[in-house]
Amino acid sequence: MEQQSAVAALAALAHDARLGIFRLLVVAGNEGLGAGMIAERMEIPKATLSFHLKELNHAGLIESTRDGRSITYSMRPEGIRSLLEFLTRDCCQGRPELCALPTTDCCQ
Amino acid sequence: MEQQSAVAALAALAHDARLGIFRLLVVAGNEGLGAGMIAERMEIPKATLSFHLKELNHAGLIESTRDGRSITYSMRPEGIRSLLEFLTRDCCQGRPELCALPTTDCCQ
DNA sequence: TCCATATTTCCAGTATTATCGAATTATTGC
DNA sequence: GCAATAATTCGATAATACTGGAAATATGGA
Repeated sequence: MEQQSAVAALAALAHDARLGIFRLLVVAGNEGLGAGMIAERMEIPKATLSFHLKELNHAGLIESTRDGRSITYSMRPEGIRSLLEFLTRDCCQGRPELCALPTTDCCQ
Repeated sequence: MEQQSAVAALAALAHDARLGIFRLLVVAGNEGLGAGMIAERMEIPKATLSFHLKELNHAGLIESTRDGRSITYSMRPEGIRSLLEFLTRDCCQGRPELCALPTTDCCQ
């Protein structure tokens, strides 16, 4: 991942509502969630939600599929993974000890 | 790390100049770098640099120590580590497979 | 003390981002 | 085609962030 894409992804997550939406979609998993349901759970107006969803989408962190009348959003694993890779790689340059992240603990 | 702190850290890194500064400090390691040297390497005016350094500092990603006439900045390992932990933990909720980050590859 | 150096703070101008009601587009069922 | 439902785009306003020259602050040495 290039620095430019990393900045875009970081900016997309650097907002309370958007980070909340993203976390909601992580929990939702492959099923994803309809835009209406997200608006309801997050308690934000639909126009505002659309704005934030577009940001996350442009940054490659989520994706959407039309599902009849509604549109289902779900996280895009590759998006967050490449951001984490970028940050971790950066972190390692010259200071390998910083890479000792509890990724394994986290997954057991 | 709370969501609020995560948003602050993400926002701090979500800027081309600041991400560049942070990466510079990661490479610089424990020695750190003087503000003047950072300004020179990044080719940005000192007033602008101060602004960005303050942002990174407030987010807990870097720290400073006065060193005679100059001020030395260095990365704050705990800052980036706790951000990565937050993101990784989030990522694991319901989807453990996403945690398979190349942290070990990265460090060998 | 006075000067030179290093950096920050002030401040005003500019630019970008966020908010959300109203209008618009897309889809389904009758 | 028409009405109902779901979501997006438009557009105007508000809020926040960025930029950098000029002034202020801190330090060390003569």
